Amino acid sequence: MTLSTRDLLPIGELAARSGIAASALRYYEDLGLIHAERTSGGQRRYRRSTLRRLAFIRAAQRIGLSLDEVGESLGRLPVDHVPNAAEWKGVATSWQRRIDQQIEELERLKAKLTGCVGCGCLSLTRCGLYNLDDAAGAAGPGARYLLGDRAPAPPRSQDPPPRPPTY
Amino acid sequence: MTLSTRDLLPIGELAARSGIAASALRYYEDLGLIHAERTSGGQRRYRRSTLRRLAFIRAAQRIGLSLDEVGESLGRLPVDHVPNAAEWKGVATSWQRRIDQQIEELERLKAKLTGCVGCGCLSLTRCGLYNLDDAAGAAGPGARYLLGDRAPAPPRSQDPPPRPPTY
DNA sequence: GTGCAACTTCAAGCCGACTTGAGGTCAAGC
DNA sequence: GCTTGACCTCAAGTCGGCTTGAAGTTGCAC
Repeated sequence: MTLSTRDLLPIGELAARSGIAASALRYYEDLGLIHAERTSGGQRRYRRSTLRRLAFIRAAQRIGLSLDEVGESLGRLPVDHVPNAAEWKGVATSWQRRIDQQIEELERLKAKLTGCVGCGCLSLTRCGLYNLDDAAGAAGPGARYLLGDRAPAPPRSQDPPPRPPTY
Repeated sequence: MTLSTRDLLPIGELAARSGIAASALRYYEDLGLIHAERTSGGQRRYRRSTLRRLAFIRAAQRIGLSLDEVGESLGRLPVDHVPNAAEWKGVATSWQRRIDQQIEELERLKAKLTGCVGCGCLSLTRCGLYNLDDAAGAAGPGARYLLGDRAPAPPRSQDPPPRPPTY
């Protein structure tokens, strides 16, 4: 494929058109996410298709992929032609799964929170908010034994009788 | 209020019971999120109620609050007594709003993605994925002008006629 | 009263995703 | 051919949320 000069964008123009800082574009290149031709003087010249690639990257980031993972996703798409339905579907459905998981986690949180609005107690033993350690615990550190008095190998016997707790 | 010795936990025990590393607990103290009494020798001793506070912190982080914001939320709760329904409700509903926004954003993404599975094109001019710059654009950098050929102050006239794009 | 684990502080390091700055080169318009 | 803005590389800095390490102290069991 021949490339007329108007198909090659200098970094500043790509930055303006994509809304992504030139420094970030160079960084993406270091990571191997995008690629640029070079002029004889060493300046970057980007194909227009890079804009599409950048859009893909931004979309992936929005879903919560790290740039590492974005690289993987990009690797699943063909290099030499626009992805066909089948190729694209693989990536898209894995993204969808990810989104669904995130939504699920948020719905769980929301449900517990709703329960708590009613109780107003923040009781360690009753409040669902302290029981967020669902097996399929999504991302994040995860509150593991936050039911204090029921921690593994509890040093002291029993939950003390409910007394007015303080903050 | 008198505190018997069994109500005061050393940092290691609080760490074990909360599942939060001792170093993180010290860090939270630096940020003013939690507080500890001190022994005559200077070691930290935590009230049991700190466990509840930590649970609150973890829950808030899961919703996506920064520790700064967690501090604000904590500031809206009473220091001297367990929050009553009204006090708790303020915090909880602001958290719920936040969750709802996140879910909405994800639903939008998902919808666009679903459209794309069908089209398999990743066309710059047609694909919804490149149009994620909804006004109420949630968190994240936000793909601003990713419709490359329609960037503000477009240097060159028109969208070129659709040619097979490459990756 | 002693031994040792658990604690203390303070400074520095780490991760991801970039940005900033210094010092120098390129390329396009006049 | 010269000017000037856009570009180059490389190193270091930033931010949030911690962790790690060094060097020293405390407190509980025996």
